[in-house]
Amino acid sequence: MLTKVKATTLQGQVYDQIKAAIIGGYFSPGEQITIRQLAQELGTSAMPVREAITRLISEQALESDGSRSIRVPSLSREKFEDIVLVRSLIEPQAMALATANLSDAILLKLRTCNDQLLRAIDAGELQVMLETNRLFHFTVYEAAASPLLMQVIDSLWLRSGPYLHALFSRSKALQEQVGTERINLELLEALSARDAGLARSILERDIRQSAAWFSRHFADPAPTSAA
Amino acid sequence: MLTKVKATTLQGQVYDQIKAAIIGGYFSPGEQITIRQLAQELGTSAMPVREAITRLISEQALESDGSRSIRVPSLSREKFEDIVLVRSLIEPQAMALATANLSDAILLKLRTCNDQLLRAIDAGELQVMLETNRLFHFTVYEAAASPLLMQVIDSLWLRSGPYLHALFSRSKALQEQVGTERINLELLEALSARDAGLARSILERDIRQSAAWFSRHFADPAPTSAA
DNA sequence: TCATTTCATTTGTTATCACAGATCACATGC
DNA sequence: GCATGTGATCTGTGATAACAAATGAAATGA
Repeated sequence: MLTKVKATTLQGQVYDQIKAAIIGGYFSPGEQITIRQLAQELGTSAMPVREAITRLISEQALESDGSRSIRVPSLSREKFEDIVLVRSLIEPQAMALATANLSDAILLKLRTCNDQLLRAIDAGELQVMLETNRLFHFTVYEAAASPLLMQVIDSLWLRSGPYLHALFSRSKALQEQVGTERINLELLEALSARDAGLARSILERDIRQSAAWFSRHFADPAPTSAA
Repeated sequence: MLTKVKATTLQGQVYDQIKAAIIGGYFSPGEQITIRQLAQELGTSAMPVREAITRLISEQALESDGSRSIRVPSLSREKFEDIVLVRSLIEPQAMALATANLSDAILLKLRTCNDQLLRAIDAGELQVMLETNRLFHFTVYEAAASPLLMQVIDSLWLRSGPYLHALFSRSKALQEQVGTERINLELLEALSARDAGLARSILERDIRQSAAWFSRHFADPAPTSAA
């Protein structure tokens, strides 16, 4: 049997690249970007870059003050705490919703995922760690069987991406982080027992604790522009 | 003092128009739209229409199956119930969050708003009714003081817009609707008393009841394409 | 010396054209 | 008569050029 060909557009590739760059922290927060320059670096014309940027702006992954300038959003404690607030309102509910639909296959996947996470933490591999942690959470959320809820949560993670990356790469003390390992293990147990209420409260505590830890380490960066 | 000049781009105008048309139900669900045709109708070139459509697709107000076709999303009971589910998870929390910040000025505005709503219902003016009801809710949510939460809820209302419009214009019996008047009055009382828990549960009941009423009146429309 | 004006450059916006994949009707062959 | 191949046409995608607003630096005036 033949494998399907990937019929992807330039715009899509540009979009993915810029998005990954933003989340990965390859742009400085507040940095101004221009269509033509990006187009040149990517080896395309302005057109695909333009469309990709339009999408990213509508997802708040980039911002435009309307007057001829496009910037990577600057980091601020307020914005971060707003994201954390909304995450703490929504994600625990998604988790509670998911518990009813957890198959053994999914639980197995979660355990595998958590093992990988532990290894990544031990190895100090930031990128792998973030990705694996994301996979863990989204595997659960997917079981909530609500496409819309997934999209909402996805947009929340997109916006918090730059913060996580900035914070982690700033303070290198990854090992002494809030103890994601233990918390995810607790979550795993609650999920295995299909205890919706317990899973909900554990995650709520998780998000709040992480947020508090982050806030302590959050030396307000130079507010490049409007906070 | 002089009034501000509206320095808006073509793209922005096109975006607003198409968005309003979608919410207002001026397009048939599932209807295919083309860039060139829209551009001609709006009297511009294809360029601004392209960008506007890109934004609308990323907001899920339009959908593209990737293969050279752009459509107005078709209505389906599943998608509607998903929206209702997420709304019932998020909005009551926003309301509870807002109660702490309700000033007397805001409460007054809410009362005024509700009076308008009652008049619109009596007069059977669908458009005014929907807009006033939206204003009522968003006035409360604004008091939650979370820009991000506002955006999330805004996108939820954007997606449910076509459903509301389709349902209301289908069954003309506006008077016998779920009794928004009474429920908003109850909400108003709970909010006046700054009772977060009560407001939360009232709104939760409100959304669920409305959804149930809608679902009863929801004769599954011809699934124009993928549901 | 500092503020203001002026002007060249940058940069987003729009229009237009060329291209390629998709769609549909029509014709052709079994 | 039905299925398959063929071609015209439609439509999104990408490139390029012209335009206008904004920015910043140099020049000018007090």
